[in-house]
Amino acid sequence: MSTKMNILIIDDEVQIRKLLEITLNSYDYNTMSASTAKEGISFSVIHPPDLIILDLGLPDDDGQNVLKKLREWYLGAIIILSVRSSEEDIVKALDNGANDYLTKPFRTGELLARIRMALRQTQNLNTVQKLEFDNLSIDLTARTVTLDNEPLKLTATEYSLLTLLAKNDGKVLTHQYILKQIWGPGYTLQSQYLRVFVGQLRKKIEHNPNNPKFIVTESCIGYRFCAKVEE
Amino acid sequence: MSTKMNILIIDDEVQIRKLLEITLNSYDYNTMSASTAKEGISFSVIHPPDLIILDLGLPDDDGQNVLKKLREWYLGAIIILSVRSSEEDIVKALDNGANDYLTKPFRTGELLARIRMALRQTQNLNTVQKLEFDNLSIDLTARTVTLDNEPLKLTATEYSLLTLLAKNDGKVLTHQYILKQIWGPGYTLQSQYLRVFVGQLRKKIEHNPNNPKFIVTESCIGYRFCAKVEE
DNA sequence: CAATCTTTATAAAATCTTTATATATCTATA
DNA sequence: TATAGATATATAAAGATTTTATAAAGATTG
Repeated sequence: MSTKMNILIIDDEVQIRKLLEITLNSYDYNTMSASTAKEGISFSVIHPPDLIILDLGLPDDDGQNVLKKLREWYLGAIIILSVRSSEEDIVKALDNGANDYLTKPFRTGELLARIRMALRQTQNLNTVQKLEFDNLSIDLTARTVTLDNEPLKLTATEYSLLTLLAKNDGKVLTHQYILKQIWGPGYTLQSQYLRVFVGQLRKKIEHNPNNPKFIVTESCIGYRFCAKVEE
Repeated sequence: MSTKMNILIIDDEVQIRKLLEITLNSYDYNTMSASTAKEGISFSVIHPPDLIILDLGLPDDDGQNVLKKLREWYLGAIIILSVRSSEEDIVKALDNGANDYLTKPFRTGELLARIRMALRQTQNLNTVQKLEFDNLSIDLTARTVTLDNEPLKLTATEYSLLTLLAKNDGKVLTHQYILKQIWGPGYTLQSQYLRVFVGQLRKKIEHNPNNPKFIVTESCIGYRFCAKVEE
Protein backbone atom coordinates (compact mmCIF):
# COMPACT_ATOMS: atom_id res chain seq x y z
CA MET A 1 0.00 0.00 0.00
CA SER A 2 1.16 3.46 -0.76
CA THR A 3 0.38 5.08 2.58
CA LYS A 4 1.90 3.82 5.80
CA MET A 5 -0.29 3.14 8.79
CA ASN A 6 0.10 5.52 11.71
CA ILE A 7 0.42 4.09 15.19
CA LEU A 8 0.38 6.18 18.35
CA ILE A 9 2.22 4.77 21.36
CA ILE A 10 1.09 6.06 24.74
CA ASP A 11 3.48 4.73 27.38
CA ASP A 12 5.53 6.40 30.08
CA GLU A 13 8.46 3.99 29.98
CA VAL A 14 11.01 5.33 27.56
CA GLN A 15 12.56 1.91 26.89
CA ILE A 16 9.23 0.44 25.85
CA ARG A 17 8.53 3.42 23.62
CA LYS A 18 11.91 3.11 21.93
CA LEU A 19 11.55 -0.62 21.50
CA LEU A 20 8.09 -0.27 19.99
CA GLU A 21 9.13 2.59 17.73
CA ILE A 22 12.09 0.69 16.35
CA THR A 23 10.14 -2.51 15.87
CA LEU A 24 7.13 -0.85 14.29
CA ASN A 25 9.20 1.37 12.05
CA SER A 26 11.11 -1.61 10.77
CA TYR A 27 7.78 -3.18 9.89
CA ASP A 28 6.81 -0.13 7.88
CA TYR A 29 4.51 1.64 10.28
CA ASN A 30 4.74 5.32 11.10
CA THR A 31 4.90 5.92 14.82
CA MET A 32 4.19 8.78 17.16
CA SER A 33 4.82 8.68 20.89
CA ALA A 34 3.36 10.20 24.00
CA SER A 35 4.41 9.62 27.58
CA THR A 36 1.37 10.96 29.42
CA ALA A 37 -2.38 10.60 29.15
CA LYS A 38 -2.81 14.28 28.38
CA GLU A 39 -0.20 14.26 25.67
CA GLY A 40 -1.60 11.07 24.18
CA ILE A 41 -5.12 12.39 23.95
CA SER A 42 -4.15 15.69 22.37
CA PHE A 43 -1.90 13.89 19.90
CA SER A 44 -4.70 11.61 18.84
CA VAL A 45 -7.08 14.54 18.48
CA ILE A 46 -4.73 16.55 16.30
CA HIS A 47 -3.77 13.70 14.03
CA PRO A 48 -5.94 10.62 14.57
CA PRO A 49 -3.80 7.53 14.08
CA ASP A 50 -4.94 4.24 12.60
CA LEU A 51 -4.15 2.44 15.84
CA ILE A 52 -3.25 3.33 19.41
CA ILE A 53 -1.09 1.24 21.71
CA LEU A 54 -2.02 2.26 25.23
CA ASP A 55 -0.31 1.50 28.52
CA LEU A 56 -2.59 1.44 31.53
CA GLY A 57 -0.03 2.75 34.02
CA LEU A 58 0.31 6.38 33.06
CA PRO A 59 1.55 8.97 35.54
CA ASP A 60 -1.20 11.57 35.16
CA ASP A 61 -4.38 9.55 34.68
CA ASP A 62 -5.70 6.02 34.92
CA GLY A 63 -5.41 4.15 31.66
CA GLN A 64 -8.99 2.88 31.80
CA ASN A 65 -10.05 6.47 32.00
CA VAL A 66 -7.95 7.43 29.01
CA LEU A 67 -9.49 4.54 27.12
CA LYS A 68 -13.01 5.71 27.91
CA LYS A 69 -12.19 9.27 26.90
CA LEU A 70 -10.69 8.12 23.62
CA ARG A 71 -13.66 5.94 22.84
CA GLU A 72 -16.01 8.85 23.13
CA TRP A 73 -14.97 9.77 19.63
CA TYR A 74 -12.07 7.66 18.38
CA LEU A 75 -13.13 4.81 16.07
CA GLY A 76 -9.72 3.31 15.28
CA ALA A 77 -8.15 0.33 16.97
CA ILE A 78 -6.84 0.49 20.53
CA ILE A 79 -4.56 -2.20 21.89
CA ILE A 80 -3.82 -2.21 25.61
CA LEU A 81 -0.26 -3.11 26.58
CA SER A 82 0.09 -3.37 30.30
CA VAL A 83 1.92 -5.09 33.15
CA ARG A 84 -1.39 -5.53 34.90
CA SER A 85 -2.59 -9.05 34.22
CA SER A 86 -5.61 -9.31 36.50
CA GLU A 87 -8.80 -10.56 34.94
CA GLU A 88 -10.57 -7.51 36.29
CA ASP A 89 -8.33 -5.15 34.36
CA ILE A 90 -8.61 -7.13 31.17
CA VAL A 91 -12.39 -7.41 31.30
CA LYS A 92 -12.75 -3.75 32.15
CA ALA A 93 -10.48 -2.64 29.33
CA LEU A 94 -12.20 -4.80 26.75
CA ASP A 95 -15.59 -3.60 27.92
CA ASN A 96 -14.37 -0.03 27.79
CA GLY A 97 -13.77 -0.48 24.09
CA ALA A 98 -10.24 -1.82 23.76
CA ASN A 99 -9.75 -4.05 20.74
CA ASP A 100 -7.15 -6.21 22.43
CA TYR A 101 -5.17 -6.61 25.62
CA LEU A 102 -1.60 -7.81 25.83
CA THR A 103 0.41 -8.15 29.03
CA LYS A 104 4.02 -7.12 29.46
CA PRO A 105 6.44 -8.65 28.85
CA PHE A 106 5.06 -9.29 25.40
CA ARG A 107 6.27 -11.23 22.41
CA THR A 108 7.06 -8.97 19.48
CA GLY A 109 5.72 -11.30 16.83
CA GLU A 110 2.45 -11.69 18.67
CA LEU A 111 2.06 -7.95 19.12
CA LEU A 112 2.67 -7.41 15.42
CA ALA A 113 0.13 -10.09 14.51
CA ARG A 114 -2.44 -8.55 16.85
CA ILE A 115 -1.76 -5.15 15.32
CA ARG A 116 -2.32 -6.55 11.84
CA MET A 117 -5.55 -8.17 13.02
CA ALA A 118 -6.83 -5.01 14.66
CA LEU A 119 -6.00 -2.90 11.62
CA ARG A 120 -7.69 -5.40 9.32
CA GLN A 121 -10.83 -5.12 11.45
CA THR A 122 -10.99 -1.37 11.68
CA GLN A 123 -9.68 -0.51 8.23
CA ASN A 124 -11.90 -2.58 6.00
CA LEU A 125 -14.86 -0.63 7.30
CA ASN A 126 -14.26 2.38 5.16
CA THR A 127 -11.62 1.41 2.68
CA VAL A 128 -12.59 2.74 -0.69
CA GLN A 129 -10.04 2.27 -3.37
CA LYS A 130 -10.34 4.89 -6.05
CA LEU A 131 -8.48 6.03 -9.10
CA GLU A 132 -9.28 9.68 -9.66
CA PHE A 133 -8.50 11.64 -12.79
CA ASP A 134 -9.65 14.90 -14.28
CA ASN A 135 -13.23 14.07 -15.12
CA LEU A 136 -12.88 10.32 -14.84
CA SER A 137 -13.14 8.38 -11.62
CA ILE A 138 -12.84 4.65 -11.05
CA ASP A 139 -14.11 3.17 -7.81
CA LEU A 140 -12.36 -0.17 -7.54
CA THR A 141 -14.33 -1.22 -4.48
CA ALA A 142 -17.75 -0.62 -5.99
CA ARG A 143 -16.53 -1.44 -9.48
CA THR A 144 -18.00 1.71 -10.94
CA VAL A 145 -16.71 4.30 -13.37
CA THR A 146 -17.97 7.84 -13.65
CA LEU A 147 -17.25 10.34 -16.41
CA ASP A 148 -18.12 13.96 -15.68
CA ASN A 149 -19.97 12.64 -12.62
CA GLU A 150 -22.17 10.49 -14.81
CA PRO A 151 -22.07 6.74 -14.24
CA LEU A 152 -20.58 4.92 -17.18
CA LYS A 153 -21.65 1.46 -18.26
CA LEU A 154 -18.75 -0.80 -19.16
CA THR A 155 -18.64 -4.49 -19.92
CA ALA A 156 -16.44 -6.75 -17.79
CA THR A 157 -13.64 -6.75 -20.36
CA GLU A 158 -13.81 -3.02 -20.94
CA TYR A 159 -13.61 -2.44 -17.20
CA SER A 160 -10.63 -4.75 -16.78
CA LEU A 161 -8.84 -3.06 -19.62
CA LEU A 162 -9.55 0.43 -18.33
CA THR A 163 -8.38 -0.35 -14.81
CA LEU A 164 -5.26 -2.08 -16.05
CA LEU A 165 -4.37 0.99 -18.07
CA ALA A 166 -5.39 3.47 -15.39
CA LYS A 167 -3.45 1.68 -12.68
CA ASN A 168 -0.39 2.18 -14.84
CA ASP A 169 -1.08 5.82 -15.59
CA GLY A 170 1.71 7.30 -17.66
CA LYS A 171 3.37 3.98 -18.45
CA VAL A 172 3.35 2.28 -21.82
CA LEU A 173 1.91 -1.20 -21.66
CA THR A 174 2.83 -3.50 -24.52
CA HIS A 175 0.18 -5.27 -26.59
CA GLN A 176 1.51 -8.60 -25.38
CA TYR A 177 1.37 -7.59 -21.74
CA ILE A 178 -2.18 -6.27 -21.95
CA LEU A 179 -3.43 -9.31 -23.83
CA LYS A 180 -1.82 -11.61 -21.29
CA GLN A 181 -3.32 -9.71 -18.36
CA ILE A 182 -6.85 -9.40 -19.72
CA TRP A 183 -7.39 -12.44 -21.90
CA GLY A 184 -4.73 -14.81 -20.58
CA PRO A 185 -1.35 -16.13 -21.68
CA GLY A 186 -2.72 -17.86 -24.77
CA TYR A 187 -3.91 -14.66 -26.41
CA THR A 188 -0.71 -12.67 -26.86
CA LEU A 189 -1.10 -12.69 -30.63
CA GLN A 190 -4.73 -11.52 -30.79
CA SER A 191 -3.91 -7.86 -31.11
CA GLN A 192 -7.10 -7.27 -33.02
CA TYR A 193 -9.08 -7.92 -29.83
CA LEU A 194 -7.19 -5.14 -28.22
CA ARG A 195 -7.86 -2.70 -31.05
CA VAL A 196 -11.55 -3.43 -30.93
CA PHE A 197 -11.76 -2.94 -27.18
CA VAL A 198 -9.55 0.12 -27.08
CA GLY A 199 -11.86 1.55 -29.72
CA GLN A 200 -14.93 0.79 -27.64
CA LEU A 201 -13.37 2.29 -24.56
CA ARG A 202 -12.37 5.43 -26.40
CA LYS A 203 -15.89 5.83 -27.70
CA LYS A 204 -17.08 5.73 -24.11
CA ILE A 205 -14.51 7.77 -22.24
CA GLU A 206 -12.95 10.15 -24.74
CA HIS A 207 -14.66 13.43 -25.49
CA ASN A 208 -13.18 13.29 -28.95
CA PRO A 209 -12.45 9.67 -29.85
CA ASN A 210 -10.53 10.72 -32.97
CA ASN A 211 -8.03 12.58 -30.85
CA PRO A 212 -7.73 10.42 -27.76
CA LYS A 213 -6.58 12.10 -24.59
CA PHE A 214 -6.77 9.21 -22.13
CA ILE A 215 -5.72 6.17 -24.12
CA VAL A 216 -2.82 7.09 -26.35
CA THR A 217 -1.52 4.78 -29.06
CA GLU A 218 2.19 4.03 -28.99
CA SER A 219 2.68 2.66 -32.45
CA CYS A 220 4.42 -0.71 -32.66
CA ILE A 221 4.59 -0.86 -28.85
CA GLY A 222 1.23 -0.69 -27.14
CA TYR A 223 -0.96 1.83 -25.35
CA ARG A 224 -0.42 4.40 -22.67
CA PHE A 225 -2.97 5.79 -20.27
CA CYS A 226 -2.36 9.51 -19.86
CA ALA A 227 -4.22 11.39 -17.16
CA LYS A 228 -1.49 12.67 -14.86
CA VAL A 229 -2.90 15.64 -13.02
CA GLU A 230 -0.87 16.21 -9.89
CA GLU A 231 2.68 15.44 -8.78
CA MET B 1 -34.98 -12.79 14.84
CA SER B 2 -34.42 -13.67 18.43
CA THR B 3 -31.93 -11.24 19.83
CA LYS B 4 -29.74 -13.94 21.34
CA MET B 5 -26.35 -14.37 19.76
CA ASN B 6 -25.45 -17.79 18.39
CA ILE B 7 -22.07 -19.21 19.27
CA LEU B 8 -20.65 -22.37 17.76
CA ILE B 9 -18.13 -24.30 19.86
CA ILE B 10 -15.75 -26.56 17.95
CA ASP B 11 -13.73 -28.57 20.47
CA ASP B 12 -13.14 -32.28 20.90
CA GLU B 13 -12.92 -32.26 24.71
CA VAL B 14 -16.34 -32.93 26.11
CA GLN B 15 -15.58 -31.25 29.45
CA ILE B 16 -14.57 -28.01 27.75
CA ARG B 17 -17.67 -28.10 25.57
CA LYS B 18 -19.95 -28.61 28.56
CA LEU B 19 -18.22 -25.89 30.55
CA LEU B 20 -18.48 -23.44 27.67
CA GLU B 21 -22.08 -24.32 26.93
CA ILE B 22 -23.18 -23.86 30.52
CA THR B 23 -21.25 -20.64 30.93
CA LEU B 24 -22.37 -19.13 27.66
CA ASN B 25 -25.97 -20.18 28.11
CA SER B 26 -26.05 -18.58 31.52
CA TYR B 27 -24.85 -15.37 29.88
CA ASP B 28 -27.71 -15.51 27.41
CA TYR B 29 -25.97 -16.87 24.36
CA ASN B 30 -27.33 -19.69 22.23
CA THR B 31 -24.75 -22.39 21.74
CA MET B 32 -24.17 -25.19 19.27
CA SER B 33 -21.38 -27.71 19.59
CA ALA B 34 -19.23 -29.78 17.30
CA SER B 35 -16.44 -32.15 18.23
CA THR B 36 -14.70 -32.52 14.88
CA ALA B 37 -13.53 -30.21 12.11
CA LYS B 38 -15.91 -31.73 9.63
CA GLU B 39 -18.89 -31.41 11.91
CA GLY B 40 -17.95 -27.85 12.83
CA ILE B 41 -17.68 -26.71 9.25
CA SER B 42 -20.97 -28.25 8.17
CA PHE B 43 -22.71 -26.79 11.22
CA SER B 44 -21.44 -23.33 10.40
CA VAL B 45 -22.46 -23.72 6.77
CA ILE B 46 -25.99 -24.81 7.59
CA HIS B 47 -26.62 -22.15 10.20
CA PRO B 48 -23.88 -19.51 10.28
CA PRO B 49 -23.37 -18.43 13.91
CA ASP B 50 -22.46 -14.97 15.11
CA LEU B 51 -19.22 -16.25 16.62
CA ILE B 52 -17.16 -19.42 16.52
CA ILE B 53 -14.94 -20.67 19.33
CA LEU B 54 -12.39 -22.94 17.72
CA ASP B 55 -9.95 -25.36 19.31
CA LEU B 56 -6.79 -25.98 17.31
CA GLY B 57 -6.33 -29.60 18.39
CA LEU B 58 -9.10 -31.40 16.55
CA PRO B 59 -8.91 -35.11 15.80
CA ASP B 60 -9.65 -35.03 12.07
CA ASP B 61 -7.98 -31.87 10.77
CA ASP B 62 -5.53 -29.20 11.82
CA GLY B 63 -7.24 -26.22 13.43
CA GLN B 64 -5.30 -23.71 11.34
CA ASN B 65 -6.67 -25.45 8.31
CA VAL B 66 -10.22 -25.30 9.61
CA LEU B 67 -9.71 -21.62 10.27
CA LYS B 68 -8.57 -20.99 6.72
CA LYS B 69 -11.48 -22.96 5.28
CA LEU B 70 -13.97 -21.03 7.38
CA ARG B 71 -12.47 -17.69 6.39
CA GLU B 72 -12.99 -18.43 2.73
CA TRP B 73 -16.55 -17.34 3.25
CA TYR B 74 -17.40 -16.83 6.93
CA LEU B 75 -17.44 -13.18 8.00
CA GLY B 76 -18.34 -13.53 11.68
CA ALA B 77 -15.95 -13.59 14.62
CA ILE B 78 -13.65 -16.53 15.29
CA ILE B 79 -11.89 -16.90 18.64
CA ILE B 80 -9.18 -19.53 18.96
CA LEU B 81 -9.10 -21.39 22.26
CA SER B 82 -6.13 -23.69 22.42
CA VAL B 83 -3.57 -25.32 24.70
CA ARG B 84 -0.91 -24.38 22.19
CA SER B 85 0.76 -21.23 23.41
CA SER B 86 3.68 -20.89 21.01
CA GLU B 87 4.11 -17.54 19.36
CA GLU B 88 4.16 -19.28 16.00
CA ASP B 89 0.68 -20.71 16.50
CA ILE B 90 -0.72 -17.41 17.70
CA VAL B 91 0.75 -15.39 14.85
CA LYS B 92 -0.35 -17.93 12.29
CA ALA B 93 -3.90 -18.07 13.63
CA LEU B 94 -4.27 -14.30 13.74
CA ASP B 95 -2.89 -13.98 10.23
CA ASN B 96 -5.25 -16.71 9.08
CA GLY B 97 -8.13 -14.50 10.10
CA ALA B 98 -8.80 -15.30 13.75
CA ASN B 99 -10.17 -12.36 15.72
CA ASP B 100 -8.56 -13.42 18.98
CA TYR B 101 -6.46 -16.15 20.55
CA LEU B 102 -6.81 -17.39 24.10
CA THR B 103 -4.75 -20.17 25.65
CA LYS B 104 -6.13 -22.92 27.87
CA PRO B 105 -6.57 -22.89 30.77
CA PHE B 106 -8.53 -19.68 30.32
CA ARG B 107 -10.28 -17.34 32.67
CA THR B 108 -14.01 -17.34 32.15
CA GLY B 109 -14.47 -13.64 32.69
CA GLU B 110 -11.74 -12.82 30.19
CA LEU B 111 -13.22 -15.16 27.59
CA LEU B 112 -16.62 -13.56 28.02
CA ALA B 113 -15.13 -10.09 27.68
CA ARG B 114 -13.25 -11.11 24.55
CA ILE B 115 -16.43 -12.59 23.14
CA ARG B 116 -18.27 -9.33 23.80
CA MET B 117 -15.47 -7.40 22.14
CA ALA B 118 -15.36 -9.67 19.10
CA LEU B 119 -19.14 -9.52 18.69
CA ARG B 120 -19.09 -5.76 19.03
CA GLN B 121 -16.52 -5.59 16.27
CA THR B 122 -18.21 -7.91 13.82
CA GLN B 123 -21.74 -6.79 14.55
CA ASN B 124 -20.63 -3.20 14.29
CA LEU B 125 -20.22 -3.79 10.61
CA ASN B 126 -23.97 -4.13 10.40
CA THR B 127 -24.80 -1.83 13.26
CA VAL B 128 -27.52 -0.34 11.13
CA GLN B 129 -30.84 -1.75 12.22
CA LYS B 130 -32.75 -0.35 9.29
CA LEU B 131 -31.95 0.06 5.66
CA GLU B 132 -34.07 2.81 4.17
CA PHE B 133 -34.34 3.49 0.47
CA ASP B 134 -36.69 5.43 -1.72
CA ASN B 135 -39.82 3.38 -1.33
CA LEU B 136 -38.19 0.29 0.14
CA SER B 137 -37.37 -0.20 3.78
CA ILE B 138 -35.73 -3.17 5.47
CA ASP B 139 -35.95 -3.56 9.22
CA LEU B 140 -33.11 -5.91 10.11
CA THR B 141 -34.18 -6.29 13.71
CA ALA B 142 -37.78 -7.15 12.99
CA ARG B 143 -36.77 -8.95 9.81
CA THR B 144 -39.45 -7.20 7.79
CA VAL B 145 -39.51 -5.46 4.45
CA THR B 146 -41.93 -2.80 3.31
CA LEU B 147 -42.47 -1.50 -0.19
CA ASP B 148 -44.44 1.72 -0.60
CA ASN B 149 -45.35 1.32 3.06
CA GLU B 150 -46.93 -2.05 2.34
CA PRO B 151 -45.46 -5.08 4.12
CA LEU B 152 -43.77 -7.45 1.70
CA LYS B 153 -43.72 -11.20 2.13
CA LEU B 154 -40.33 -12.73 1.39
CA THR B 155 -39.04 -16.24 1.93
CA ALA B 156 -35.97 -16.79 4.09
CA THR B 157 -33.65 -17.04 1.11
CA GLU B 158 -35.15 -14.04 -0.64
CA TYR B 159 -34.74 -12.01 2.52
CA SER B 160 -31.11 -13.05 2.99
CA LEU B 161 -30.33 -12.21 -0.58
CA LEU B 162 -32.04 -8.84 -0.42
CA THR B 163 -30.28 -7.81 2.79
CA LEU B 164 -26.90 -8.97 1.53
CA LEU B 165 -27.34 -6.85 -1.57
CA ALA B 166 -28.84 -3.88 0.26
CA LYS B 167 -26.10 -3.84 2.88
CA ASN B 168 -23.66 -3.40 0.04
CA ASP B 169 -25.60 -0.69 -1.73
CA GLY B 170 -23.69 0.50 -4.75
CA LYS B 171 -21.12 -2.27 -4.74
CA VAL B 172 -20.99 -5.10 -7.21
CA LEU B 173 -21.17 -8.46 -5.49
CA THR B 174 -19.86 -11.34 -7.54
CA HIS B 175 -21.96 -14.42 -8.20
CA GLN B 176 -19.45 -16.49 -6.28
CA TYR B 177 -19.50 -14.22 -3.28
CA ILE B 178 -23.28 -14.10 -3.09
CA LEU B 179 -23.61 -17.86 -3.46
CA LYS B 180 -21.01 -18.40 -0.75
CA GLN B 181 -22.74 -16.02 1.63
CA ILE B 182 -26.29 -17.22 1.07
CA TRP B 183 -26.00 -20.91 0.25
CA GLY B 184 -22.55 -21.74 1.63
CA PRO B 185 -19.10 -22.43 0.22
CA GLY B 186 -20.16 -25.54 -1.68
CA TYR B 187 -22.54 -23.69 -3.96
CA THR B 188 -20.28 -21.25 -5.80
CA LEU B 189 -21.07 -22.86 -9.14
CA GLN B 190 -24.86 -22.87 -8.82
CA SER B 191 -25.39 -19.53 -10.50
CA GLN B 192 -28.78 -20.64 -11.73
CA TYR B 193 -30.07 -20.51 -8.13
CA LEU B 194 -29.07 -16.92 -8.04
CA ARG B 195 -30.83 -16.08 -11.29
CA VAL B 196 -34.03 -17.68 -10.10
CA PHE B 197 -33.99 -15.84 -6.80
CA VAL B 198 -32.97 -12.52 -8.26
CA GLY B 199 -35.88 -12.94 -10.63
CA GLN B 200 -38.27 -13.64 -7.77
CA LEU B 201 -36.97 -10.67 -5.80
CA ARG B 202 -37.33 -8.39 -8.78
CA LYS B 203 -40.89 -9.49 -9.29
CA LYS B 204 -41.57 -8.49 -5.70
CA ILE B 205 -39.64 -5.27 -5.28
CA GLU B 206 -39.27 -3.74 -8.72
CA HIS B 207 -42.04 -1.63 -10.11
CA ASN B 208 -40.99 -2.68 -13.57
CA PRO B 209 -39.19 -6.02 -13.35
CA ASN B 210 -38.13 -5.79 -16.99
CA ASN B 211 -36.16 -2.66 -16.28
CA PRO B 212 -34.83 -3.27 -12.77
CA LYS B 213 -33.92 -0.22 -10.75
CA PHE B 214 -32.83 -1.83 -7.49
CA ILE B 215 -31.07 -5.02 -8.49
CA VAL B 216 -28.90 -4.31 -11.49
CA THR B 217 -27.22 -7.06 -13.49
CA GLU B 218 -23.50 -6.74 -14.06
CA SER B 219 -23.00 -9.22 -16.82
CA CYS B 220 -20.24 -11.77 -16.26
CA ILE B 221 -19.61 -10.34 -12.79
CA GLY B 222 -22.60 -10.38 -10.50
CA TYR B 223 -25.31 -8.06 -9.22
CA ARG B 224 -25.37 -4.60 -7.77
CA PHE B 225 -27.97 -3.11 -5.49
CA CYS B 226 -28.54 0.45 -6.58
CA ALA B 227 -30.53 2.76 -4.37
CA LYS B 228 -28.04 5.54 -3.76
CA VAL B 229 -29.99 8.62 -2.86
CA GLU B 230 -27.21 11.06 -2.09
CA GLU B 231 -24.61 12.18 -4.61
C1' DC C 1 -50.79 -30.44 2.43
C1' DA C 2 -48.66 -26.02 1.41
C1' DA C 3 -44.73 -23.45 1.05
C1' DT C 4 -40.32 -23.29 -0.47
C1' DC C 5 -36.34 -24.80 -2.78
C1' DT C 6 -34.05 -27.16 -6.70
C1' DT C 7 -33.78 -28.51 -11.34
C1' DT C 8 -34.75 -28.39 -16.19
C1' DA C 9 -35.89 -26.28 -20.49
C1' DT C 10 -36.01 -22.58 -23.39
C1' DA C 11 -36.18 -17.76 -24.81
C1' DA C 12 -33.94 -13.39 -24.74
C1' DA C 13 -30.20 -10.34 -24.16
C1' DA C 14 -25.61 -9.07 -23.83
C1' DT C 15 -21.05 -9.70 -24.95
C1' DC C 16 -17.27 -11.47 -27.45
C1' DT C 17 -15.04 -12.90 -31.74
C1' DT C 18 -14.28 -12.57 -36.41
C1' DT C 19 -14.27 -10.48 -40.82
C1' DA C 20 -14.02 -6.80 -43.93
C1' DT C 21 -12.61 -2.49 -44.92
C1' DA C 22 -10.89 2.16 -43.98
C1' DT C 23 -7.40 5.13 -42.23
C1' DA C 24 -3.01 6.45 -40.72
C1' DT C 25 2.06 6.08 -40.55
C1' DC C 26 6.39 5.00 -42.24
C1' DT C 27 10.04 4.12 -45.78
C1' DA C 28 12.32 3.77 -50.09
C1' DT C 29 12.81 5.67 -54.42
C1' DA C 30 12.22 8.60 -58.53
C1' DT D 1 9.36 16.41 -52.20
C1' DA D 2 5.90 13.60 -53.91
C1' DT D 3 4.29 8.99 -54.28
C1' DA D 4 3.61 4.05 -54.04
C1' DG D 5 3.90 0.17 -51.27
C1' DA D 6 4.18 -1.85 -46.83
C1' DT D 7 2.95 -2.01 -42.17
C1' DA D 8 0.21 -0.84 -38.29
C1' DT D 9 -3.99 0.86 -36.38
C1' DA D 10 -9.09 2.04 -36.30
C1' DT D 11 -13.96 1.23 -37.07
C1' DA D 12 -18.21 -1.00 -38.27
C1' DA D 13 -20.93 -4.67 -38.41
C1' DA D 14 -22.23 -9.58 -38.93
C1' DG D 15 -21.94 -14.01 -36.71
C1' DA D 16 -21.07 -16.93 -32.74
C1' DT D 17 -21.05 -17.70 -28.10
C1' DT D 18 -21.92 -16.95 -23.52
C1' DT D 19 -24.68 -15.21 -20.01
C1' DT D 20 -29.03 -14.05 -18.13
C1' DA D 21 -34.19 -14.25 -17.51
C1' DT D 22 -38.38 -16.68 -16.96
C1' DA D 23 -41.62 -20.25 -16.54
C1' DA D 24 -42.75 -24.33 -14.87
C1' DA D 25 -42.12 -29.06 -13.42
C1' DG D 26 -40.14 -31.99 -9.80
C1' DA D 27 -38.30 -32.55 -4.99
C1' DT D 28 -38.05 -31.48 -0.30
C1' DT D 29 -39.39 -29.84 4.13
C1' DG D 30 -42.07 -29.24 8.18
